[in-house]
Amino acid sequence: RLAPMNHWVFKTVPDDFSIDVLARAPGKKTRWYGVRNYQARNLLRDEVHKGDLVLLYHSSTVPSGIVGICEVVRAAYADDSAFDPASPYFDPKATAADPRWFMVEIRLKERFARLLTLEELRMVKVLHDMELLRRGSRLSIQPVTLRQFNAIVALAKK
DNA sequence: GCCAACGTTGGC
DNA sequence: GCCAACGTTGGC
Repeated sequence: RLAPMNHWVFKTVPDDFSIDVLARAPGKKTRWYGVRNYQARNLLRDEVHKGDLVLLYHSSTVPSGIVGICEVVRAAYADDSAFDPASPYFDPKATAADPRWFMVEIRLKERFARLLTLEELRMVKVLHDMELLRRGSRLSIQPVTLRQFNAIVALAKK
């Protein structure tokens, strides 16, 4: 692929899915499914490419923060949890012909030695306009610039 | 548990 | 297509 690599934040509530689950998975690889917001869906389906790098964020924890880096190993394909009536992500309007929701596969690349809290991220000037730090930010798939990504990786090493 | 900020739903 | 009501998210 000739297009430059994209960078992302993926948010997850660790009670539902956490970096620990990813770390224990075969090949440290899992499907990233259950996105049920159209804006996030569109990013996942159209903009998240194989080879992109992802900052994994744990939300609804005290404190919340970024816990590591993943790599996208498979681009978007039908999220079949939408077809399963027993799944909390079931959507009766999703069909094989028109899946409506999509998932990708990610692999854990690096688990940070420590969690980077929102408070700490807010103190970094380069990160001031990050979507994650915006008041009322809820989008579960967020684009990140290379500058922001690099600043966060550098912060994790400190 | 509170509550602000969203997103979605559905009557009209 | 408007918009009020409702449901969900998520930091605190």
